[in-house]
Amino acid sequence: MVVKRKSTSIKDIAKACNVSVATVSRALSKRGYVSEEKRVEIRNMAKKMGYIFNYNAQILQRGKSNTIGIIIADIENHFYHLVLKNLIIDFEKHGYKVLIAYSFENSDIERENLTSFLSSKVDAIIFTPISNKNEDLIKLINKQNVPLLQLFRQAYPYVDAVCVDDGHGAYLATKHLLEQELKNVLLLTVKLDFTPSRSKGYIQAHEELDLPVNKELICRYPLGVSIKDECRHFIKTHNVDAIIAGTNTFGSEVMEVMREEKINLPLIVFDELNWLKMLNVTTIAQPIDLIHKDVVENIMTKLNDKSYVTPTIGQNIRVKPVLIVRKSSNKKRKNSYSIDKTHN
Amino acid sequence: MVVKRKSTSIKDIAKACNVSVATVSRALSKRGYVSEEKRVEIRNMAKKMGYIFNYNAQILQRGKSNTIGIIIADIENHFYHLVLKNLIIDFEKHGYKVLIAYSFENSDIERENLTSFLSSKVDAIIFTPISNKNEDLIKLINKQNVPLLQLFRQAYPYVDAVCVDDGHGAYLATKHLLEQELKNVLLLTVKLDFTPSRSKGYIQAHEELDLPVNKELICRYPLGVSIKDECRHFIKTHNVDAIIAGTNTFGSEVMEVMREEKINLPLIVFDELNWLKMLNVTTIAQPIDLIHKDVVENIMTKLNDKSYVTPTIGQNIRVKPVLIVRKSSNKKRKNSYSIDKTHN
DNA sequence: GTGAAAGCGCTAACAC
DNA sequence: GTGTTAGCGCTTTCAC
Repeated sequence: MVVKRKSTSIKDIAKACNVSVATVSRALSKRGYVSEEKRVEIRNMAKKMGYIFNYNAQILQRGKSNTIGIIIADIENHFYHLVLKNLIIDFEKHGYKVLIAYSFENSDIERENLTSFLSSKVDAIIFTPISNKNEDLIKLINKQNVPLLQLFRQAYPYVDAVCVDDGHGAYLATKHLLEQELKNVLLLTVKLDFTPSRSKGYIQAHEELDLPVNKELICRYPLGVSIKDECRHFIKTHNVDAIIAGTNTFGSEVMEVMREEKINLPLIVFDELNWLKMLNVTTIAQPIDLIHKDVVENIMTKLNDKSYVTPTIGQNIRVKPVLIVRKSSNKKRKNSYSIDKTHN
Repeated sequence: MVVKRKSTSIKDIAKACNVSVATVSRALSKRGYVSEEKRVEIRNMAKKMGYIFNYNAQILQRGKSNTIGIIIADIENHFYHLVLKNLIIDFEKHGYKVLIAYSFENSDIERENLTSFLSSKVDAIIFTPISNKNEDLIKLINKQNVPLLQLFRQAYPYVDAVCVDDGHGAYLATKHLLEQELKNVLLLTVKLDFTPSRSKGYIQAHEELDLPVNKELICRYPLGVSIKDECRHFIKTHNVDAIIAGTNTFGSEVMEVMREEKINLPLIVFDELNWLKMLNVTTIAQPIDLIHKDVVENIMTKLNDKSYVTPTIGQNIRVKPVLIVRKSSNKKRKNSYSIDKTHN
């Protein structure tokens, strides 16, 4: 198992400098008084001996790690990493490290991640819940008063959440299509009991325009599996005028289906991503540069509250998305997701 | 700072069950013998008391963490996360956790990440080097016999590396364009002293076809900054027939430039990503489902070698990319990166 | 200013 | 099978 040379500790440095471990500790950290002379001597010796600070010992002693644990639900979702980037940068500024885990949209893995975070003594946890199956753990986290925040989804109503208002996004998208006289708008949304909001906005738009809602056109699919075949079948058997894809993954699959079947329906996709922009697709843009601010503020407030105790009801902070209209949602155009003809 | 209830330890459980801490430790881990009866009693008590295992104590005691540290150079590069996903899954199978850090293509942050990994007592480190500025740390890591591997780039020649053979990719791309009688092929490549390979393949293809190389057409740009304006200017002032974008970021920027300037040049982009496929762009595909195998094998071999000592020369494992020909590299077609005309 | 010493929670000899 | 005990490397009172 790899011959690992025992690494040098403050004890070794203490011996080499003829001082106590306490002095070395003080010299190396910023805490406590050490004469400038010794501080320099000790620091040089540490460098010379190839000293590596041992976090585990510090965390064990202090009982906290100065770390925020973040669970990303889908490693393939670029959008999550865009937000993650901002979170890392911001928490860094506040003196916190970020520990990242991936749940792969799987509750069991989420459970392991949460347990692992607790075992690592993280100071706070941010996660995108897959289900509400880990309630026992969530309650344990709350009991320990570890600040907890749900991101993008609120599976546990008594835990704070920062969510994009997808209902509003669906409303904007549906309205935009209905106003073009497109009657049969297919909504592809995610099968998550605790986020029915997309369909709400869909319905709201219909109601506002006094149009009947055909509930058959609201399709819920699970995350993490291909919907191409089901989608293909649905379009063929139903009289669909336009499509709203509730996630960019769905969007990408719909586009593939359309290309393969040589059909062209107006399309709006959730999430403003680079490739969608490039394809001239109308999107519902999540405000990437706002989300992290709410998250960081929520967590830092809890962390700085000397007497923080987990509240019994969670607040839901909603960030409003924006509809970015491009050509893909235009009724009159015929779209093709390829590049073999010029448009000049 | 958040009132955190002191969490229960094995000591508390020992007291509650009237046994010693050693017995609790044995009951909770798989190591050592405990009577079935006590094992069950202790486990139930642990659950009842909301016991959370403390990693830091274990790592401190054992001196190793069963963790592989991985540094991702660019959080926005989707390709890295595709590989990361495979790595996480594979290492998990081997019983190792993965600790992730991002260097944001910055050597100083890389240095912090490496130090942090060492402080966390990771068992091995995989990273995509930004520069060779952290040589002192790399040497320290080697001295500690912590298995180390460079991924995608080899900045330190004496450290093992798994790289995609970009030279070969550039060769394939250049050849493909030259064979279509496109003479002035612009190569946009990265400004990294330790990876001159793309230009080598570019030159090789010219030589094989007995064509002169115009070195002006090999442009090196730094990572992490927009090249749009420079690229725009270059195309306007030079007589460019076709473009090879050395990274997908460059590719995306080139496409934007072409769209904005309404010009259409044959294009080949490095990295096989979903949106490039959707845009019908010819790509140099990195073999995503092969890379991680070499990485995991390299690391696991070192980890399992009971008497592993860092070698003094590094081997460079090269994974060959493949050219996936689509419409964007076709001389005759006029391309447009939008969707406002059908192609049926 | 500096040192001695206790202890964070766990593991792993070593006894019995 | 089970208990005792000595640390792992660090921080932090509390003396001096």
